[in-house]
Amino acid sequence: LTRAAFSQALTAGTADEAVVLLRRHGLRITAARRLVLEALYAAEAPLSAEQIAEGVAGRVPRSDLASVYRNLETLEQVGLVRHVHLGHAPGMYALSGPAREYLVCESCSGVRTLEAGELAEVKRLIRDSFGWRARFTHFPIVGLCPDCLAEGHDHEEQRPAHP
Amino acid sequence: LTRAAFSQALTAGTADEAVVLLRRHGLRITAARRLVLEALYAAEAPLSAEQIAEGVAGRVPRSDLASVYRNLETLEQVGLVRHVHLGHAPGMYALSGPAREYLVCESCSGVRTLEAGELAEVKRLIRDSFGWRARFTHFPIVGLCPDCLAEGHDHEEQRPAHP
DNA sequence: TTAAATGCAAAGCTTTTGCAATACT
DNA sequence: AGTATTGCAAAAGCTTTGCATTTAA
Repeated sequence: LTRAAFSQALTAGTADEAVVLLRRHGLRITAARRLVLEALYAAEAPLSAEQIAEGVAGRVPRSDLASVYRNLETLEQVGLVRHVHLGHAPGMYALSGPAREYLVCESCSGVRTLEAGELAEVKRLIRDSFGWRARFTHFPIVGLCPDCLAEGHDHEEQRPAHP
Repeated sequence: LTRAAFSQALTAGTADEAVVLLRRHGLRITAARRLVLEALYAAEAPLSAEQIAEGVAGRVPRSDLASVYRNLETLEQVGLVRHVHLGHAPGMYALSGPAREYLVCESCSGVRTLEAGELAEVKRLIRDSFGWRARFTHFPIVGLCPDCLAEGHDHEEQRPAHP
């Protein structure tokens, strides 16, 4: 499991503001770095490293995948980027901003994004019941979405079975 | 995300009972299959495919990893086996039995296993709040365990930050 | 006998690493 | 100038697949 240090979440409204932040950390502003940032600023949803490398919608010049991964790691250490694992898909990266949490459907793979606070009650209940502080920013809540539930994509969880 | 069909959970007290079940499904009883079953029956906690292939504690003759994966898939289709993804670790396999759910600590990687029903309230709250039926059998709840919380392995989630 | 399952090797997919060349500061 | 960063290539880690051979039924 991830042992990476958790860094402070940072918000930079524009890629230019992000540049200031990077310099403050003694990091250089390179073309590859800019590409990653621009892809993330342009994105509406979290992107995979490969999507970033290819450039959003093929607009921007594509860049090296290894460098993208290295830059994502750097940006995450600085606190500008976060990634989430939505099921078996590759890791998805987004600007930190306000911490979002996720519900993922294991039948249709649909994702519901929740804003900070929407899971407060659920997390409080988990905290009170088990003493754990859950967070669903890095690994989501997995289950069945309302649509798939309605379509009867039911599973065994409800009725313990015997052979 | 997993699109595999969900199969009924089955319980077979012994490897011999499992054999009956397999035959009922028209499956053959082979040496490789037996090894997988015996490893799982002997295990106290979920095992990775590699651990199964190597034989628990090196006791049993080791077998081919590809066959182990194929057999695990087969056994899962029959409903005798389940697997769970505990963070970034390889998938972990166990006999179905009563559905267990998991809490995983992202600081110390510790796992707390919950018996069926212990998360009922949490799941009901999620159901009522969002309409989703969560289950934490295949993907766990990830967060910080009480120990790591006490040691102050805190992270940003609690204090929204500004640059 | 014959179809299912195995073992081995090879490939797939995501991510990481080594290293000489490049380019930011 | 000096070093952080890049690009490329190669490898690592987990899992799947192809195929000729074995084996359970």
